[in-house]
Amino acid sequence: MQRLDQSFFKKDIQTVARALLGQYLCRETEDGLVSGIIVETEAYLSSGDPACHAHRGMTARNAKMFGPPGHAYIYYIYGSHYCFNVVTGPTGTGEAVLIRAVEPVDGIDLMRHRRGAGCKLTNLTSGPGKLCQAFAIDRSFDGHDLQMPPLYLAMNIEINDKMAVRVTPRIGISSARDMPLRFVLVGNQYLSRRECLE
DNA sequence: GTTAAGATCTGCT
DNA sequence: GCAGATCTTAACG
Repeated sequence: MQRLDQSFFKKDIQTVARALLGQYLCRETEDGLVSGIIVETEAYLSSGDPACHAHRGMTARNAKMFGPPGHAYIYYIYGSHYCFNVVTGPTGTGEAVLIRAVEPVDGIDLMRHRRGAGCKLTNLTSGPGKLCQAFAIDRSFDGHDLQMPPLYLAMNIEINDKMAVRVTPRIGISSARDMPLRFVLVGNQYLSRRECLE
């Protein structure tokens, strides 16, 4: 499988957030391979975006957001969940794309094992905290190069150019609620929430 | 040293 | 649909 290289992530963040839809996220462990198709992303801008962790400058937590593009930025939230971001823009920019949901492809039994046995297919990876649990992603991957196993992004050669994408406001934030920076595959059943209809 | 808020999820009503 | 869990981070004194 062809992995996404660094040039993919150097582009404008909204272009990257849009282009990540339909691509593969892969995770290799001793127990086997887990993979999924990205169906929902959100962009967090380096400037003019008070909801972005980098808005008030670099800190110990968000330092990886200022690192090289194509690397991971992972943080812990609400006492129980990890969130997985892909750093974009040239080194030092301070912006990232949050991966909010994927559609399970490989290793579904393994996902169920991690998320809880009777877990419904549509509930395995339909949210940022859920997909991190299903993919066994934690802070040890903060700053990880996403071209390298055991966690990497790969090109979907069967991707459809006519794939229907919708842009909506972001979810779960209290500032900059009206900025349309969330990208979803229209009608996909693995989104974290049903897309907003007008 | 202390405190308040958070890019969420689950379970209960 | 809504409240509670739970703990790290950052800001403030």
